[in-house]
Amino acid sequence: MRRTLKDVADKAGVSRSAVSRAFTEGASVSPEMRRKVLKAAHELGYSPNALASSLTTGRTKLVGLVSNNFRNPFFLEVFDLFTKELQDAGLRPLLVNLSNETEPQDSLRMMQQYSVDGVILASSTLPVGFARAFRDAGMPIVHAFGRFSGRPQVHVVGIDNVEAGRMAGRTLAERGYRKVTFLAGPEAATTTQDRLQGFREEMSRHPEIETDVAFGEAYSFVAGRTTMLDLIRHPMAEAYFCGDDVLSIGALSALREHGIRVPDDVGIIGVNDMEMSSWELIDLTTIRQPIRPMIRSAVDLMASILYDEDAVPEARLFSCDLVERGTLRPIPKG
Amino acid sequence: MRRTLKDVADKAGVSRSAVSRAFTEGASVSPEMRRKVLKAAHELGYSPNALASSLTTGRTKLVGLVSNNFRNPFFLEVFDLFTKELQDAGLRPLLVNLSNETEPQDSLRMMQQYSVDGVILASSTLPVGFARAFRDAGMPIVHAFGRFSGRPQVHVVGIDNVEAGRMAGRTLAERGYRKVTFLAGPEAATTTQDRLQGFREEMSRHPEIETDVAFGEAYSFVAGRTTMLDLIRHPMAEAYFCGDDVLSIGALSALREHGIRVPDDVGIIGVNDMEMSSWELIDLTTIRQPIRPMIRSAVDLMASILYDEDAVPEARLFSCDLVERGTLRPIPKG
DNA sequence: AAATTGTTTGAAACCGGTTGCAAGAATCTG
DNA sequence: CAGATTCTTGCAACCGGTTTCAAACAATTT
Repeated sequence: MRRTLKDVADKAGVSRSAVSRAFTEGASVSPEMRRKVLKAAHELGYSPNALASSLTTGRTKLVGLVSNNFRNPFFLEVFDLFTKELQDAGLRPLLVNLSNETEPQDSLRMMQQYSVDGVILASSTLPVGFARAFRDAGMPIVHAFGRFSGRPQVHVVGIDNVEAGRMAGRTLAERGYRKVTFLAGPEAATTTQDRLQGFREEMSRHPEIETDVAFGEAYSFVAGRTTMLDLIRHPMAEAYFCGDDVLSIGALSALREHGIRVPDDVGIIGVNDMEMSSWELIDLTTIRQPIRPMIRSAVDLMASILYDEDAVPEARLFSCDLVERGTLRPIPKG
Repeated sequence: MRRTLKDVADKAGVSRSAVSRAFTEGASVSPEMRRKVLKAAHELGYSPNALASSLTTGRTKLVGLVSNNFRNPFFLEVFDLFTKELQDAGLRPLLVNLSNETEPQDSLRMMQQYSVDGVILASSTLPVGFARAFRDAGMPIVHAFGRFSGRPQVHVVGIDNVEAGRMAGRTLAERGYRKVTFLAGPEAATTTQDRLQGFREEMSRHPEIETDVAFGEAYSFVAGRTTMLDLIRHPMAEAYFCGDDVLSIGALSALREHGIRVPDDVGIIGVNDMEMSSWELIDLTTIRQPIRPMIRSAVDLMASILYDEDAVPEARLFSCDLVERGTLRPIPKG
């Protein structure tokens, strides 16, 4: 049976309040009392019940980590960093796998039942409304990899996806590709929409370049592969901007299967720069999201809004950069 | 402000006990009372506070999901399945990232502070002692991908790694390889030890085959690659049995970098069969762990031992099978 | 009609902590 | 040294639920 505060109080011969205070930083206790209590607690192997105390304090230090990207290797890195950073900040991640579900109400209710202090939404595909449902219920929320907007509706940490689209377009244009296709993620995903917008903007500055779009079913290998297999049956573009790295790898796979050489016959550029993209077998040229600082920042932001009722929504944007590897041809001389 | 049981009781004009009972399956309440209460609750948007009730019931339905494998893509699939299955079983995963740490005490204490009902340890590298520390503290634990032993000390769900080692050896022998090396995971990992044992057992039946071992620093791409780069500088084997798929991919990468063709020049066989191994770019021959049924079984097992004090440790073993793809040469005719 | 049994309900105690309050002890002030 | 001030401590109420118990009531038996 686990020891309780009362056991410690009895053993140390003090009141229960005294024990409680001994474990509370900054509480009004004499050093002597604290020593006595901690000694007794140690001897009994007592540690306070965080959930019981949450009843009165109203804080659990539990944070919902909600995602629907459990098939994208990029998100393994995301989970690794989030769990580490949250732990370091004294918070505990309660993991929620959204898989197919896109109705926020059920998740919201579950989070409320477990009295999480806040929610981190780690998803690049869910609409803003999803995060907003949490905010509307008064739940502190940070949307990581969410959509940026001039007047953010919830706290967002991410990149400017429109700019990422522009960067992709610029990169392809610079290398002299004249016919390019955006092999995008799901049409409904905000990242898809934004990157498409940026890509088109940039392309409108190069009227000599023929531009097209195709949508994948998901950010997944299979989607990248099947979409590319489909594209192969039509007249091919010279280069493909893929919605993310895992789509790129699927596309690469389809191309190699058909003996189409990369980058000699067609070029590929992705987004994310997950660890795997640097593997020599893959060697993908891609637009890098700086996830370390992003995630650190998301956790900081969460920590700062947790107990601050009227924090005003803030967007923290990070800039991407191009990581040149072996799937695009070099910039032509002169 | 969140609604409480009292709000509902007031609104419905009944006692607090009545409200509590209305939300408890099988409690002694008249249908009429229940209807009245649920109606009031619905109107107020009330949902019970799971943590408050855990105080009296002693059950939180929280399950610690503890792992130190956050860099191995195989485990993304593992997390995906575990979170889904746990959710379906009405349990909530509290994720713990062990990263470097290997002392169970801190994690144990954290789990106790949050009153988790049980712990699932998802790791193929931690020693049995780690799981035992939880058991000794009276914490229900299931070690997934843990070490099998004739008399299990904690509940284990896994494969027979000795048999997997034998299977690898047999597979290589059948294909006529005469010089083989086990490119293993970390020397201290139980999986390494067991697979090595099985591999050696099988090889002792083929004295004509020359056998060797090398250890990687981790189950990771980088470890596979650097270990293989090192092996390349010495006289090479004809085939390599790699400790897992991600090691295999690292090894493949090193080989291709050096223009060594697979399977023409050397063969590679891995363990796990993660999704990625079937990608055409990789096309890895490997020994498949049936993780879907394994994880389902682990969650069932957890559910069954959660509230059963004296469940006796049980090992649930699953059998592996060979998935033939393109990194081993075929069985010679005749 | 009385006695027995079963069902439904509310009061009150409890789960393991925290905290406002007041009283007592210790320290400071002039 | 008396009086004012600050620290320290225990009591008791409370957080949001559950559960034991006994009372009230209904249904059944004799």
